[in-house]
Amino acid sequence: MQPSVPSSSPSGSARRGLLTERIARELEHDIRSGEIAVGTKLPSERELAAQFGASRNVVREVLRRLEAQHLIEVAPGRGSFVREQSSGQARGYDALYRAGRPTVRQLIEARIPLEVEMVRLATERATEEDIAAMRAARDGLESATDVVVKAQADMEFHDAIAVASKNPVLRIMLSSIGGMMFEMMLRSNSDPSIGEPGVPHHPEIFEAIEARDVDLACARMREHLMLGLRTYGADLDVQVDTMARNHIETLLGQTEGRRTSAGR
Amino acid sequence: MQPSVPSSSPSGSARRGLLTERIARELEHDIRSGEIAVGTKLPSERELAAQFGASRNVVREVLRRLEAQHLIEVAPGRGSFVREQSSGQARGYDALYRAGRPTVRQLIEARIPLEVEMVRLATERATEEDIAAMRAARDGLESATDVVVKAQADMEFHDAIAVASKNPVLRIMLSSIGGMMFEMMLRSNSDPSIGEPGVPHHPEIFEAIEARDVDLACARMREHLMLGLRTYGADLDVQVDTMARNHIETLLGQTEGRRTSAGR
DNA sequence: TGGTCCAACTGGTAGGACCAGTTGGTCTAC
DNA sequence: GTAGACCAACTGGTCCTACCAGTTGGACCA
Repeated sequence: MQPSVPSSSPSGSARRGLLTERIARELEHDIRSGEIAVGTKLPSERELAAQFGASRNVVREVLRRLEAQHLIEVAPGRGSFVREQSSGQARGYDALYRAGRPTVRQLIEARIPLEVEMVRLATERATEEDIAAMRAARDGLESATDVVVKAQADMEFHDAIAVASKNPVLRIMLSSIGGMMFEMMLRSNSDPSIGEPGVPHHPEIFEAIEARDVDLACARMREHLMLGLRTYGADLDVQVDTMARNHIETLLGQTEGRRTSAGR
Repeated sequence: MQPSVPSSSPSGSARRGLLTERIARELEHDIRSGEIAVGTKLPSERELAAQFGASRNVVREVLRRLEAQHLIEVAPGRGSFVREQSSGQARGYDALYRAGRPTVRQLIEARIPLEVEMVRLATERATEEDIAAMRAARDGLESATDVVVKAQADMEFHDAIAVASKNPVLRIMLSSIGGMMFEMMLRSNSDPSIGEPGVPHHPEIFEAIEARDVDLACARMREHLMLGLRTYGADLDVQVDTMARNHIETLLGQTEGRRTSAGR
């Protein structure tokens, strides 16, 4: 028999590397949420280690991970810096993004044809594995409490559908707007009005896909996406990045606190 | 003043972390190329360290990086395993592109919902300027003789529609597959069978947009794109890049252009 | 045969040490 | 006074040793 990938026990990746995982998530959260501004120099490895009560080894591994995620940039002899990435790690489209400065309404408008088509194909073509991936992402969103984690799970669900569509081109297109989607989801997932009754969300969409009901899946995806048109209100015609920045400030305002500036 | 991100000298990230970088690249290559099969258990950290003549620290940082790239999975007490890539959601465009290797058929399949939506919006929203840009691109294609120039004009026409749609998100998505589209157009525009009678091309699409006939414009765009499904024949299920390479070689005549591939 | 148990192995974490760049301030020479 | 040399402090890169907690498989006993 062939060696099999560890079945990644349910608790597996959660329990694993407790310390490293925790610190990585914390830093990742602070960076993604904008709490640590772009361009800021992080404390030195030794300092971070002391701050988190961990060894320098652990901190270095965390930094390596963040670096692989393009969240930071590490310069020997100088330090680590938060990297620009909010909406673009892809190449050429940065300029486009900045030039266009899409609004929430435009993002929704563009996602509809793309994601409806994706879900159509996915409903026809999804394998058991694809279904499992979607289920996992759905559960991940349900059980998450942190906004960033929620947004990640949200992204994963939509990406899982892209994978299931068996069309890499669709997935590339989806990923090209991933940054914007993420920013939008940061807000969506902290908005109570998304609980609006009768609106189909991941579970309902997933259900339709699993039942292989193409029309239902498409309809639910469309409704799911259109919900934003009703709930975003005044933010609908605000640039996505602007809205994200404002929203993050609001979130931080509620939990305010530390914000340690490393003055020395 | 705000601290600025280090200007990341060209050689910067190349010179940095020589050892870690080297080992990471080597392992990454071996995994991506399939030299190390999926599911395989990597040697233990201590073993890898000895093998590469590096310390365990370095190896661990490399593994952390590969893990962040979803290339491997690390299980405490058991070891590290090469992870299935297709179903894993890798972030980043190249990973997507390389993993997916879209075919011509998939490219067409994905362009249809995107471009039909674009043309729908463009027909409703295009300004006089937008119309002028489209007209220019149409004329450019008509008058061009060189294949490359033709392909460029072709791209311009579709991009002009994207601009006219007044939705920068759609344009970003279009641009994210621009490379593939260009490769495909290199061939389309040197194929005599595109002259097939009754098939709407740029002039007909442009005409419908100018006449503000939404349904007609959508229908013509759809037909225009679907033409490829009939004319590409055997190439339909060939990877776009592969097809482009083959086709370009044909174009260049068989004598020349032995592309030097750096074997190591 | 079936279960227990232990030894070997694996990754996770700690903490120390040294090197080679980078940086900013001091001190010297002009 | 200023330009330049120079040095000390700091930063990341690498190595090493040690110990812990799971995992695994085989030896051993009931």
